[in-house]
Amino acid sequence: MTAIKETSTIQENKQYALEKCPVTFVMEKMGGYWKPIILYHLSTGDKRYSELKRAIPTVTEKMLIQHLKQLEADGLVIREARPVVPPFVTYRLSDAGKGLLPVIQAMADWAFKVKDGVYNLQ
Amino acid sequence: MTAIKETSTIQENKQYALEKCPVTFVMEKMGGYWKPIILYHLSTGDKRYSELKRAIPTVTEKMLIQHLKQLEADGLVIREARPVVPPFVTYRLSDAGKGLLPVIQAMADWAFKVKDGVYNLQ
DNA sequence: ACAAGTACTTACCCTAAAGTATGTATATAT
DNA sequence: ATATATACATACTTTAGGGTAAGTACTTGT
Repeated sequence: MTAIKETSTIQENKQYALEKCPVTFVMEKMGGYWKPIILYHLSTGDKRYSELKRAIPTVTEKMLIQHLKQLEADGLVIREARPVVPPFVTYRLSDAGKGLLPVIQAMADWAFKVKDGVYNLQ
Repeated sequence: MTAIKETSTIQENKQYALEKCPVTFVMEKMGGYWKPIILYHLSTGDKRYSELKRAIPTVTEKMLIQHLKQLEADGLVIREARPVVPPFVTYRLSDAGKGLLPVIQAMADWAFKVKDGVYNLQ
């Protein structure tokens, strides 16, 4: 998407993380500001591009497709385009993407516990 | 830690996310490149600062304490300093931090499934 | 004729996060 | 006297990610 300077330390670190830390491996797939939100919205079923756009009103179109493309490239979502005009494109979770739902769920559980005062974060 | 420009759009978005999306709320606590790795290492028990440093050889000291301070400020880890010299400082997960372990675990499970070929990401 | 809706693309800018390098204080070991 | 270990701090630079704004192509509705 954006050109990557192969020599940068952060890229080397990403290599390290991929081999050494499973958690960071996941963060690389679902990290990025909007990705978890997108996955969350796709967890309830297929969505058209425009449906996602309306469901997440504060995301810009650039960010939305950029992340959708990345998620697709990472094999987490499947893009289906019907050859009609105006375009009709739906996105849905792949099996791998569905496999991330327990992660999403565990996150949501924690967040709700925080809101319910089960944990106090100060 | 770093001064924040209150008017920036990303800050408005963070507000939005906090109220609207539990998943993003979590990502703000444990997002950041090294945080999940640190939590992962603390999940097996208390660690001294220097132990963490050795356990995660590619992290710079600046990043390590910066994230430890943030995790502490967010109420996820507890810092304990014994008044001796040379310093003896241990970090451990708080209850809230321990509450994130299912998230970490779900992530690790997914990563291992990917490695075992349960999902194919291409 | 013109606006609106579809799903994007692209050029440019700005900032937050990460990295580099160096410094601090105190005590023990050599 | 010097080095090492502890746990940081801080000034400066780089980079990756996100944001802004505009444009594309094609069709239906008014």
